[in-house]
Amino acid sequence: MDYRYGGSRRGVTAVTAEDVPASERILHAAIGLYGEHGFDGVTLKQIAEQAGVSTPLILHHFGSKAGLRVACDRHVAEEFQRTKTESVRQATPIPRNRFVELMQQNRHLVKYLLRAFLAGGPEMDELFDRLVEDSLRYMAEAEAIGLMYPSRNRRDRAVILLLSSFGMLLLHEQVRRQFGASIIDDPPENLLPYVAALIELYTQPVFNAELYEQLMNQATPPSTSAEERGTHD
Amino acid sequence: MDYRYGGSRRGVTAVTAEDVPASERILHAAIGLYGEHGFDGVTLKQIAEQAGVSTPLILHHFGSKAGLRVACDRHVAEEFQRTKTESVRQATPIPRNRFVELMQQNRHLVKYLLRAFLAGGPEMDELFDRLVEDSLRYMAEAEAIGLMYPSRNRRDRAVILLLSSFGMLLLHEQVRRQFGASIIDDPPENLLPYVAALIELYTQPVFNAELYEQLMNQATPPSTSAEERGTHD
DNA sequence: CGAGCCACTGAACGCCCGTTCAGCCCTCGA
DNA sequence: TCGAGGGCTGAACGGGCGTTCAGTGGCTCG
Repeated sequence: MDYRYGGSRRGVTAVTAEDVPASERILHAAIGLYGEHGFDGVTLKQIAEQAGVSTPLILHHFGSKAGLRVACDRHVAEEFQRTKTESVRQATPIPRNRFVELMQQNRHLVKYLLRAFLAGGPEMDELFDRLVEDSLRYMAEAEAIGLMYPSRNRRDRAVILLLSSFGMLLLHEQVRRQFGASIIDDPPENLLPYVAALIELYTQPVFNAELYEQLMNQATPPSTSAEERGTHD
Repeated sequence: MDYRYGGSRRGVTAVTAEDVPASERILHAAIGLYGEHGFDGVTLKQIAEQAGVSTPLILHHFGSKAGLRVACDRHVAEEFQRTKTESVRQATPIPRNRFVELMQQNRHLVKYLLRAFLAGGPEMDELFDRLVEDSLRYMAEAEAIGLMYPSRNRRDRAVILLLSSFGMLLLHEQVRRQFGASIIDDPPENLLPYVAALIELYTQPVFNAELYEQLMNQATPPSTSAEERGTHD
């Protein structure tokens, strides 16, 4: 449970064992605890303990508990962006395993992000929009090489896929119960059944499109909204 | 939609039409508030106000706040089961629109359920397992009439589909931002773009299966990952 | 008519939360 | 050498929380 790392150089004086500035330690501890127990389940005292400082110091640096929360949002958003651009810079087009690996490596960020998406807020909305744009770009590449099929509406599909992934992550506790391995905490090789089911979902249709449409058309209860679908030209 | 039955003044002669017992009113208020604001965001005082009773009465009936929580879980699980069996008894095989309608009609239950799934707990785990079994039965019917394609592992697919749906519901705030309509609060006709994207996801493959497998097989080495981009073999 | 029970309440209690305050220690510039 | 100032702390405070207590009033029953 200790967030003491010993590598960073800052403040050369050998006064303390950990040379990481307190404000950074606080941020780190807060993000970890918030991600683990939710925003309403963590007190300043716990954060202070985890960071090895006193409670008032948190207020000294961040003004209030709400201020700390905002700082966490910002920090996570920045760190996320940084990690992403770094990985993009060094990676081949879109290695999916690498993505999982990266996600697990930054699981404290991921866990925080999930909570934050649930809670909402301008910082996270903006981040989500950026994620959508990124996805669109990746998916365009995938479509270009024939890995992904075209969609009637690319953006909507990207949003759906993103939301579906995030939702699955949010419910990772149930995933763990059902598949016997955690998406966030287990090594990928334990997740094979889960991944297999996902791949099937994304590579094979689930419903028979014609029959589905047929059933829908034959049983449209709302009186006025029973438009026929001449959408496909 | 307030849960304030009866008059502001209790004790006065029958201001209320229906004479709902206080313990039920408390349960109802608690479920509504928990669903709306989360388990950590609601106080006994708020619940008592909403139910039109005093705070200690809640303790009198449910022992403690935790006891109330358990009672809520149980009540929701039962009500859910009841609604489901009722709808099954009277419905044709599986009208999807009717399902959405039913969900919106019981949105306070749904909102509570989502929170509860996130929080976990034995009651909800059990309920989830039951949902999986139900889904399996429905999907077997759908498969029998050719609406659904067979799966390599039916149970895993059912779990994935359930989790995906719940996850989407959990993130309905983001869905609303992206599609302009709330899954839970908007009438179905406002959700057409969202539903269209969902239908596409479930009726058309997203990835090219062969190419995907091919890419996976060619880039599986876990340690020797510094591959150049010589994609064509 | 009392006794006992049950639903129900106002007041009070103890705890812990976020926050404030006064002051300590260390560094640094004059 | 001294004063200023920032990082940091222990102690204390007000408030809101869940919970407890000591009832009160209306029923039912002997």
